[in-house]
Amino acid sequence: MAHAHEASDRPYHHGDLSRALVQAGRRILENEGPAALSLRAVAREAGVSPAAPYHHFKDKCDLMNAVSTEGWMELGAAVAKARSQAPDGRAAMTNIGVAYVCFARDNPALYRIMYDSACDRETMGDHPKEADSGWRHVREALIDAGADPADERELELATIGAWCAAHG
Amino acid sequence: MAHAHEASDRPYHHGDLSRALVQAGRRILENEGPAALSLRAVAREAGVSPAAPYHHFKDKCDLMNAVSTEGWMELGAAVAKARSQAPDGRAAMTNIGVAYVCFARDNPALYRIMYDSACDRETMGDHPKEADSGWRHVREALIDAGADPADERELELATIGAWCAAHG
DNA sequence: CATCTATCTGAACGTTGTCAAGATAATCTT
DNA sequence: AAGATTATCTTGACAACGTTCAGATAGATG
Repeated sequence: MAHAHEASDRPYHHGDLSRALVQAGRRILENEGPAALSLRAVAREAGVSPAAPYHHFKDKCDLMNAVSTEGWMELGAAVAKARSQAPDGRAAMTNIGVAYVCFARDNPALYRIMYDSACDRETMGDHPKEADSGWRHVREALIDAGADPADERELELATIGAWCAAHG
Repeated sequence: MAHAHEASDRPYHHGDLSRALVQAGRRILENEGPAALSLRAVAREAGVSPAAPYHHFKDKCDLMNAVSTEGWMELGAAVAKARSQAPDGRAAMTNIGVAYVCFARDNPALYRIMYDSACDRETMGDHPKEADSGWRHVREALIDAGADPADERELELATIGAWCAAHG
């Protein structure tokens, strides 16, 4: 039977939770800030029991990483779009920097989570080889945008400029 | 009575707690990592009840800020020392960068706390005007080291270099 | 001395992350 | 088709956390 999982229906089996949980996480992040982002709050917001997420994520950290990853995807998309809207390489680079800082400005809570999970992933040795680290992800996007390895200086300048603007 | 610790005067009831708490915090930070740094753990390590810290610090956040501040002091001292050991301005700047990255490498847990409390202080509006933000603190040290405002590029390059090296 | 005030303890409340057992639904097997 | 299997969700519990509050204790002050 084509199970109609409307919002009004609350069947025992939620359509696909992992997605809903990440969305709930982002909703909480936007409305109540990073401090309110707890496993239980996410489950509450998604309308499931506090133990439900454990069938889709190993840890609280795992959930946060999922939220974080979505953030990096969107940042990557924004960066790619910014790059595509500039003619030459130089202009693309500054455009990318602007896109980066705009993203961090518009989604401060998300950005904080992104940064935190990247930090935790390297401070602890738990997920050793995931290795996207987000930062490098965007960095590669920058390089892909037309920055030579020789352009490292400008590249880092753009990145740090964005970071400084976002963090004070 | 049990813990006759270091040769220190005990001007008050059970000694000088606020100091002991910060030291305990750093001990935990070094031995068990940032995740283990809880208010209760600090109190436990200092040999007092879980409620004792509240007579010296308003919050958990307040305690963390104290630990963090000590970290910034030491970073500042390391930076100052590195500066004093270099002859001209250019050499001082690179020296400072090295000192910075060394500090972050040698005390990763402390550095994490330092960064976190700086972040929280600006993300939330709670302590709005403390405004040292740590980052700028060191930045001013860099500027004080001999960097003109015109040298901003090099300055930021050094800082971001240190940051990148510390964070991946 | 009595008193006051700062400091510490003990117990409690609400919340969090996490796990073990049982209920329920979708899927696979025959 | 029905029965067995697997994936999903709930209930209930546990320890640990941050925080508060009513008392205990000791140094300072009159």
